[in-house]
Amino acid sequence: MKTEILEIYIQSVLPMKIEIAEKIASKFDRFELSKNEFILQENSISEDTYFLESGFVRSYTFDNNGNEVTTNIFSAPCFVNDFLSFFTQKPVKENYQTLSNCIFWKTNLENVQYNFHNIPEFREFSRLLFIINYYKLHDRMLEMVKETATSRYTKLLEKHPNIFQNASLKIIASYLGITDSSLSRIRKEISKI
Amino acid sequence: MKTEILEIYIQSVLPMKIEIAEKIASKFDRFELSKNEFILQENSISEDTYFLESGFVRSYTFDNNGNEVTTNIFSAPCFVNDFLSFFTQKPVKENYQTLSNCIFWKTNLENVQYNFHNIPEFREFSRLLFIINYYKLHDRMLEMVKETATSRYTKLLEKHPNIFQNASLKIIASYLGITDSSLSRIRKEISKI
DNA sequence: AAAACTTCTTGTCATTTGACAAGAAATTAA
DNA sequence: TTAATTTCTTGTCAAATGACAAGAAGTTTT
Repeated sequence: MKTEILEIYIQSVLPMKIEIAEKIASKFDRFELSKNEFILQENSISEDTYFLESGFVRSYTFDNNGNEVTTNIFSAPCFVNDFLSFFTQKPVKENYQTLSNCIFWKTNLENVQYNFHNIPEFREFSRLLFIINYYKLHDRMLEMVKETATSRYTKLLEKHPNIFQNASLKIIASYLGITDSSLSRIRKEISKI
Repeated sequence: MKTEILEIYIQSVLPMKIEIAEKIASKFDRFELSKNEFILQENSISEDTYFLESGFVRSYTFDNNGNEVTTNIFSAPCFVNDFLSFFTQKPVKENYQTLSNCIFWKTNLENVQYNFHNIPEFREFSRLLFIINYYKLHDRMLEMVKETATSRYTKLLEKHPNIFQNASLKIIASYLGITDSSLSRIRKEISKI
């Protein structure tokens, strides 16, 4: 199975010699999951780091009333990681579940550590990947503070329309920080225009 | 001027040989700012990375109505960084302002790059620092989604009571994602109990 | 096809929060 | 000390959102 898409993704984060991207990608193993399966569950420890080649994944936890709260929605191609658990080997606090059939590539901490300390390009790549993820989260947090629920919804619709084919409105509502009935009303309002 | 506090902080993130922590710290230069000065302003480029030895700093931007929104409050000892700008040399999107007199230590990208590629402990340290910051942000975002404004307020009061001596309620309100009048009402409610 | 289940929408009402304005309290400047 | 400025509180009213329940629409199972 070819690691081509992974290599292209690596190059899109940090351009480097093809041979190096190939070397990094060569340590990854391919696997598939069908819809509604888990890659990581609460309280387990993340043994691997995952690249999502195709499909959709979400992470979720529970609020104080036991309702699911979707914390992130991943749309391929991207890395799906629980950084804290993977690098510190502490338990995962969320559940990572596929929203569709998915193709993944995984590699373990040993491989990552070897590359991190032996391939300068990989170090730079990892750092950039962190930064990208950090700023996605930062933007999302800012959106929660600055924007109305309506504007958060329309922005998601613009940026990731394909998510709506794979996640229920309940999941999307909890990702936006509102209830499903509020989202339903917002959609009704918008459709009037 | 002694880098002792910086060394202790580095060791608290990742324990390492004293000589290595000293070597890392030796590349930092001390400076002071008084209250209400800026370390980074919108649209500038972050030339340095900063360690806050004592004092309080906040970062802020503006919402669609031109109101200040406090995005983060930093309480020494900690690093104060705009990762995106510092590592990619793109413009800063927020303002970083002191809330009190502060003692900082700074070092530039060249030094960081040298250490990152030549001191394995520094690489591990940087990665952990990223992870810590990522999860602080993650927790804050989750709080915005899961908790009520009242509970966000009481949690901040418990965790960082000293922030209240250095930031106005307007600043704290915008950090909590509410208006200052709402915060005032929440405080009134709580004081009744 | 019928039954069971899930998802989505809608109604009602309560609660939270915001917008705006006025005044009190505290801080800073003259 | 007085004046000016900023910060904080409070009142009023409107808007956004949640909680809960019922029903419609769509899917899956039998």
